[in-house]
Amino acid sequence: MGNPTIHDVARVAKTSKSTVSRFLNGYAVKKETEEALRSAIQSLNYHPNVNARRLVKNKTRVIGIVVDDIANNFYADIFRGIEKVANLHGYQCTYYSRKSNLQGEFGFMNLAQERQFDGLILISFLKLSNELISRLEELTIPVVLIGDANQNETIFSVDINNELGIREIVRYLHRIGHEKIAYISGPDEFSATYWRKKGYESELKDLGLELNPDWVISSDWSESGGHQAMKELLAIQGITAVIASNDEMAIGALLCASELGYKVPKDISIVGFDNIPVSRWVNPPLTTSKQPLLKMGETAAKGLIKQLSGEMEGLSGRQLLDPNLVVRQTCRSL
Amino acid sequence: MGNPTIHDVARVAKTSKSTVSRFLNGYAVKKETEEALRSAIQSLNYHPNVNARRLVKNKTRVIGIVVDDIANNFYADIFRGIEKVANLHGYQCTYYSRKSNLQGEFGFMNLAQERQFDGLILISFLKLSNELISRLEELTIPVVLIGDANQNETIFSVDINNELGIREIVRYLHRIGHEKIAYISGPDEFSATYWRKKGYESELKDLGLELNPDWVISSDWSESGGHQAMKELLAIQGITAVIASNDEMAIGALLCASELGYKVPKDISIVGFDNIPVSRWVNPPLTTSKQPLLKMGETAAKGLIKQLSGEMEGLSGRQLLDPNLVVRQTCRSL
DNA sequence: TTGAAAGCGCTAACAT
DNA sequence: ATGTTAGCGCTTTCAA
Repeated sequence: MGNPTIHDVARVAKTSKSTVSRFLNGYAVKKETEEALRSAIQSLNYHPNVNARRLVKNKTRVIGIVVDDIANNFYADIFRGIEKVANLHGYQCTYYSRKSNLQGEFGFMNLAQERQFDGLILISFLKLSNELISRLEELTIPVVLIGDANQNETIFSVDINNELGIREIVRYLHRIGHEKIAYISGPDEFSATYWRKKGYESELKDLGLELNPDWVISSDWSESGGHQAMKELLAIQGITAVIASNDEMAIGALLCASELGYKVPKDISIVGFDNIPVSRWVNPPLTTSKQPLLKMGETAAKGLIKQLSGEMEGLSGRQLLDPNLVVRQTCRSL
Repeated sequence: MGNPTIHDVARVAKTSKSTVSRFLNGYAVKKETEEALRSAIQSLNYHPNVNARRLVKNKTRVIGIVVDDIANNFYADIFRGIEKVANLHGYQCTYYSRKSNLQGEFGFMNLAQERQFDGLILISFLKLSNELISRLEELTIPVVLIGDANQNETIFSVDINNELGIREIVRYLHRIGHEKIAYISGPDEFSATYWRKKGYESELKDLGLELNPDWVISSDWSESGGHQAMKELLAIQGITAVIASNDEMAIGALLCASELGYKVPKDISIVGFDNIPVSRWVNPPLTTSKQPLLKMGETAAKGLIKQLSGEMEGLSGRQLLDPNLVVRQTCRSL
């Protein structure tokens, strides 16, 4: 009964707890003791108790990753980026889903205060509330944000340069001859919605193109929302291109256009945003903007680990990563 | 410096550590002490140190969830199901990705042996090796499997009834008049590949339909794989329906048929498997089979928690959950 | 209802 | 290079 401890190992190897501990932590021991230790560990099937170690070191070597909803596939590549960097530095990652947790939206703060991990990466594309931000600042462990930062500049944060991404799309459409460009926007509770729309409006203005309020429709990121929005847009005369602020809505728009007998891109051009896998499978393949998700994860993890290593105590500010236009077949030159 | 401890709380509330501990754990204390305790905790901003607690209780109240690749969206609803049940019973979930971990395929075993969690749910649709299974059996904490179980019956495991799912599809196609039914299979390293194909062959046989080896193509679960397979299938005369063993391949097949000038379902019927979100967006919407992923997660978590509570020490065996046919528009009655 | 004391498994001075 | 000792913050007898 009971798992073997460092004490058992010491007894079997005829040495002391401290020596076992040192050996386990990579300090040099005499060759003979090393051998005795190895065989003792093996024969006892000893594994260190991580909770005891964490208690005395007051460190966990764990990075907590908090997301709105673990079931949201969008994070996939961000996770990959974080894990890669974290593992490289000997950190473990553990994931918490805010939505599915009974403790509610702020439940994860307890985990941090209970010292379940050494540092925290909060991923949220929903606008962060002032309350959340200020509670985050009160935390004694380092925090890094991916997504919205609610204008905060003291916490290090990483996001897509949404404005630039949409601007690039508008410029592209303009370059191939489009002048009447409509826009399907996302829900207000996402910060990206604001910046993407700003990109659309600013670039239109910079290019001297018409900005018609009727050409902008608010929707909900969903395929069916995009479908509905497109129906309204197609009822308006003169529009030659539609930018949807994410791929799902763009696909809905594409489907809607086809159903209504429009040929894409002959009759109307469509551009999405995100470059989700499906965007390549629709017919015709969707022109969109690719987000550097892996790099977002890496950048965030690097920033956190720097703070964890005490290298840059005051690492802060906001870092925006540039998306890239992916030209496929839903736009035509006029 | 240093976080407040139970000792600080005791000092401020003018009582002893034991009383603080009891209060924290829900035991009754005198009304006055309770008030003193509350205000002490508040003013000190005290939070229990979870690592100390775990050390002494030798319990973590954490369920470890190990997946092949956290970036795989397919798990989403399984996660939801697990979290729901786990949270209900006061358990936290933490996720480990085998693929992205430097410690390799078996790295997660250490986490269990280091007592990072009380129980383990391993999700893998890849065939489990004998070595893995036997190492799992040696573990001293309860384990539950989702997906493959490599014929093991002593560990409790949950999976989709793949054979039944495909049988249902074959029966449906037969009922609406199809007799020459082709099949696009998945990669051999997945256990589902075996059972789904078995379902196809068995049902064909039971129905007295032709089973032509040329009508069965092995592919790789991907959209492009399905595309390629469909091309080969369309070169064969007489086939009126194609079952793809997952939705991505079915979508590839659908796209291929369209590109080659075939109308679906007029010229050929197609059925997928999984009911991924995209299956509703393709044109025409894909007929497929829906998997009870949420329930899989719930069932696995319930099984684990039973073992954790010592209710059914020897909970074991394999539980298969039935998929459901979702009829949409890619099949026609002959 | 409460306090004193022992101990969970480990690390880290300190001494040798 | 190794052993002794004193904790890390908490829970849990045992006595009072």
